[in-house]
Amino acid sequence: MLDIKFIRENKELIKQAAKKKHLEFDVAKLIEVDDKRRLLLGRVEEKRAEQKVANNTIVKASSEERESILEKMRVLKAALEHEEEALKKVLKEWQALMLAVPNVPDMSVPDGDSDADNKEIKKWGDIPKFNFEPKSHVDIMTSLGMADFERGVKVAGFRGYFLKGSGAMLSFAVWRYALDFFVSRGLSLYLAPSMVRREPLLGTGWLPQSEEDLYKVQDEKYLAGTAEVAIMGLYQDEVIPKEELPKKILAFSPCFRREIGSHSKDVKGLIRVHEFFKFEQVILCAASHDESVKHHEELNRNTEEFIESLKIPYRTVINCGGDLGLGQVKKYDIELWVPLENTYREIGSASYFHDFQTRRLNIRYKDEEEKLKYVHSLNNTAIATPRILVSLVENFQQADGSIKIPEVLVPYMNGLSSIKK
RNA sequence: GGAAGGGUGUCAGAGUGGUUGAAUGAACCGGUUUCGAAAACCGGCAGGGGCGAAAGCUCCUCGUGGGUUCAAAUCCCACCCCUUCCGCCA
Repeated sequence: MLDIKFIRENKELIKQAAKKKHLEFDVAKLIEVDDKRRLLLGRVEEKRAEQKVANNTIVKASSEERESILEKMRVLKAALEHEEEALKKVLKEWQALMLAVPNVPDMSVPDGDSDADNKEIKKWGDIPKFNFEPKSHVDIMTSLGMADFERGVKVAGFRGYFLKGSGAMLSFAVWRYALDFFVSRGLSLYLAPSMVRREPLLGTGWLPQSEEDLYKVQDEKYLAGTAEVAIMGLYQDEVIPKEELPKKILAFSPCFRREIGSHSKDVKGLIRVHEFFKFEQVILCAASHDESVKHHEELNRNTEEFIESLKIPYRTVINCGGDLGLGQVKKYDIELWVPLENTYREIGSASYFHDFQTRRLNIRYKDEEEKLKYVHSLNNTAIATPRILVSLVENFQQADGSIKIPEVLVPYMNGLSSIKK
């Protein structure tokens, strides 16, 4: 959400933002509705003020005066109710439009339509050359008894999977290593709820836009697709003491995504599943663009260095306008090399939002001048499992069918340095 | 799932239909006093919106949403949340 005043003063900017993000948004319509809203608000307020004055005289009035005032008030009330009804209707339309206003992308965001237009800004590591026929992670993990996809589908349906034996173990090793790695960088550890109410989803911008990609449970609750949602909800409606900023959080949670728009994509294996686990980094910082940029780079670097420590080849791209969400100002994707697909696949996204999310969630702090301001929010994947296993397994496969475990993970695998039959 | 109680400002806590956006404490900020501090005393202290160049005027907000009424923190209904007890459960 953006400030309506800002929108009114920067109509052209918003128009350009929508265009760059390839979103439909009618700024003129919003202004028109806002004009109506202001007009009606004025009228309603006028009548309410009148009513208040009368209320105060009624108390002191004699009984015959009182009767005549009451009569007038009844008329006023009818008129007021009429105006209020109209205002309520306009307000509803206004709110829906306000939720659809796109945030303004940063200057450095390239133009483009989809992820195909994302711009590579960094490449790290050597792509492995195999002197044998490399196998897919599905084949490797199945043959090494690390996963069971057939029974996964039998039990959980489409995109279902079991991790088992050394596959499950590897997953725990990655989690435990990630925990140590990111906590040592000053993030506070949280284990966050996945089942959340509507509010934090609206606040983070997942709703109303992505309703169909969320699983809904009873009682108006949803299964979140990321711990970002719960962590952003942590401080909803709170004023954070400024000395506590920036807040840096590492949160673990199960994640659920319906992947409704990707039915035919990545149907095999661990790339795209409905149910996975993720460590997410979240930062809340003071309301300054420079602060946001600084922490955005930092968050991104954290994950890059984590991947580097695992020695998996990756590249970082800056997402183009068309690949940005409604609220995102700028986003980097880190993509890991997947040998069998002969390409890089996304493992995480680092985004910043300015006050887009915190305005919706009402998360504020008092600045140096004791003025209340909305904090800025950012997030980045720390590590998502089981997707990371795809690159881990395919890149480090050996001629004999075994997998070499990255050095940093060995201690977390009880000293096991390779997975064999 | 059943029963009871409760949700008021940063916090504690009054307030059961009429100048109550809200008594009183505490905290916090400023001042007086002091060599300095404590104590005491004096003053300030909710957020958001609209109009306005500003001063200011005005509206909304006592968990949320509806309703009754000329008038709601106060009455009615629904929902959310908290506490205690019972049941169930890991």
